[in-house]
Amino acid sequence: MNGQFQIAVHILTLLHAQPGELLSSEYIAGSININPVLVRKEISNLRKYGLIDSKEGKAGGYSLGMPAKKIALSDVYKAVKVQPALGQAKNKPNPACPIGKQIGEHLDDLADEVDASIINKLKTITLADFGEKFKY
Amino acid sequence: MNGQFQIAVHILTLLHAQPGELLSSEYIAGSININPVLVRKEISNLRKYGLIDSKEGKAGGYSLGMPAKKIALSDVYKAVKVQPALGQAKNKPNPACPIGKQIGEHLDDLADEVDASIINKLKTITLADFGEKFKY
DNA sequence: TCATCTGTAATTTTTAATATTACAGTACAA
DNA sequence: TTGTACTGTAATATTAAAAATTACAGATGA
Repeated sequence: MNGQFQIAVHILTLLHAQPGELLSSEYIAGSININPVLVRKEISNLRKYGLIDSKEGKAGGYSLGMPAKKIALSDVYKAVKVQPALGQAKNKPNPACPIGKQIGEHLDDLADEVDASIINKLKTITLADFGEKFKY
Repeated sequence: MNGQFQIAVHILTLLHAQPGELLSSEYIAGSININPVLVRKEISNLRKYGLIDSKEGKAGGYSLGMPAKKIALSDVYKAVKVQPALGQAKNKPNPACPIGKQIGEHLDDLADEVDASIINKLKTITLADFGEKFKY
């Protein structure tokens, strides 16, 4: 699997911790310890959902797109999500087998139910809540 | 991510659908459409949890290790789980950054909470329930 | 008009997942 | 007691996905 969700939360947490400032992709990448291009790519996605604002040019950078209290972690999950949490097998079950023929559909339903319960859980936690866990 | 959970459920569903019979890894692999060695490997894991019985030798094969009503999908999830559902980033956040230093712990806590809610959800569904969705 | 940033495409490298090969060990049955 | 058909498992190769890197155009402020 991949660490997109963690990276997204890390970015948002940094922006939340330094309100008013514009942080650069290089600074953010330094804290996460990944490549700056990956940061810009992930932000480019989060921006579509209004979670982050960006400013181009010299002295440009990133800031939160809305108050941290308004950002539920479920919003981040939905913005980032490419695959169901249960994973996704890449095989194509044998359609000549009565089980194989039907199981794809049932597994998908199950994956949807599980994702819904994750979203319900994450709905109860805002970025502000998450940020409060940090001590300085 | 990977398809271990789906594969495990597929195997168990097949065994459940043909009670009394011993199914071979090759037959199972044919339905899932993956390599038989992968089936044997996955079963070798599920067997540790008592979910599957195996018999070696000629006319050997696999069967359920306990009644389908006793197998909750959360048991399968726990048996298969190697990574938290939210994924796992491979970066090591910068310990020189106050956020980077603490975020690993907080993200892990979050991942644990999410996994707990998945397990709660899957606890309510048995293999027997899942098997009932199929029509013949 | 230079320096410093974002935005994004293209490519390479690394890592994880899956498939394959190989073979020892077990059990049944002729 | 020997051949056949399985499981169990290790070792290796292949494929696919994730992440890093390179490169550069466009924006903006000094």
